[in-house]
Amino acid sequence: MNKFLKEFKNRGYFYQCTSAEELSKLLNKEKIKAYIGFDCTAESLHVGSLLQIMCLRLLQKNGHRPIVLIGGGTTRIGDPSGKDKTRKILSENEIENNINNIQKILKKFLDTDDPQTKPIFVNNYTWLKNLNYISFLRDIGKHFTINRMLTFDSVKLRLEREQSLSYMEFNYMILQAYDFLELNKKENCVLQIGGSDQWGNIVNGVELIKRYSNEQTFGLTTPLITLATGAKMGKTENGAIWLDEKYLSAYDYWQFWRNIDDRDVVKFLKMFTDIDLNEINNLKEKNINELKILLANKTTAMLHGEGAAQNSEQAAREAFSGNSLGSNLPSIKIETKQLEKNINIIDLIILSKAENSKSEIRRLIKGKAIKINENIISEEKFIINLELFKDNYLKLSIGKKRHIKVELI
RNA sequence: GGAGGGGUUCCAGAGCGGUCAAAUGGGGCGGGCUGUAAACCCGUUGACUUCGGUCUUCGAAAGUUCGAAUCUUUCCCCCUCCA
Repeated sequence: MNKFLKEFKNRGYFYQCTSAEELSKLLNKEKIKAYIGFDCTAESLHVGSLLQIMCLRLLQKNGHRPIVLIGGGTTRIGDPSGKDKTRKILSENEIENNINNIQKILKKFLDTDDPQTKPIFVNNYTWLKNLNYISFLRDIGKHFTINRMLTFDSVKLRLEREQSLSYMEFNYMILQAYDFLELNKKENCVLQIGGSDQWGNIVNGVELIKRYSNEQTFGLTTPLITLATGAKMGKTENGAIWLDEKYLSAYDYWQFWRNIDDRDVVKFLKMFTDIDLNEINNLKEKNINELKILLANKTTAMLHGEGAAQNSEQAAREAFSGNSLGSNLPSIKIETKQLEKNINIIDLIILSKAENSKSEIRRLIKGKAIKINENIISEEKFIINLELFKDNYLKLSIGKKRHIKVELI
């Protein structure tokens, strides 16, 4: 089997392929262009998209050229796959803004220098906006039968549950198929990769190209990743694990990986790092916590840079190993004159923005969760005074995992 | 269009005139154990509080009542069955 496909499988990216053998032959013969679509309903991507990003990197590593399609046009429609309800329609400005941000994030992960493999960014709005309805129906629409479209899960589910599916959304799959056709014509793109929920849409594209221009193209999907606990990857109670520092700091990103369930660690090392697979197999024997740190370092470095990864590791060591006050911990500043107003522990935590409910803070105090400089604070009205600051710093801990450096200025 | 059932706190789901900020389970948070893991055990889970209480919540609005998540009216939404 082709080297790219082999690694694709061994790393756990593989779910389905329209024709793995044929694709393997093609990949052995030539360097191809492959595309993945990203929707731009949000301003940032989260780890739920990370697997697709890793696929792009793997393409590059093997000398193939990825095309990143940003769904500026289709976002204006809304993909009904996996959705019960019609999505909120975004304004033009929001979409523009989202596209720019998403591109910025993707560029962090991809090699943008190598002329052979550097990603091609396209926005499907550039071609979708100019479609002429009549000619589109005649050229493209004739290749789709309603009979078949009704059998796709995305449509079927909505109909079965008697949830309304607008004609607009019903057209989504045709537009996505058309995207593939367009990229095939313009860029000679022959492969679309996507999550397993995109299978139907992808197959539609492959079939459309077959009928329209009698060319063979391929579809490849990745599995839906679930955590050992059964939860979907990427969402936590505190919100999504964003890839944009604006929404989630490098430290918190590092912590996310550091706290991965034991059972998922090796799997994620394969999926989300570039570490050689043989090496990972040798690593398996290593201490699980070392592996988690390795995972956190590699993933954080890939997104936020080597320095950020090391800082995060350092901050974590300091935060979790007792009383030393790490220079890399998340921090807040407080003015000396604020202290003169007899700020108590509750006020301090509110100021730190770590919690925004005083009742919740009271509960935490009752539960022995609040510490200053490693000493449990059990009194709600505990006043923050100057003596608590060592060299103008104080360490505030909320539970075992959240540590904040409070700096006096 | 006809007949029923329903909308409850993050989710599921009890409650059906006062003892209801609302059972129970899940999830979350905190504590214990440990390894910043899992499993398990314990506590907690609307907001504010001078810790006495106060305020806001049970689809929306109006009403009955000393008192409503619970009763009445209108409206909105969802589900099941029949056409």
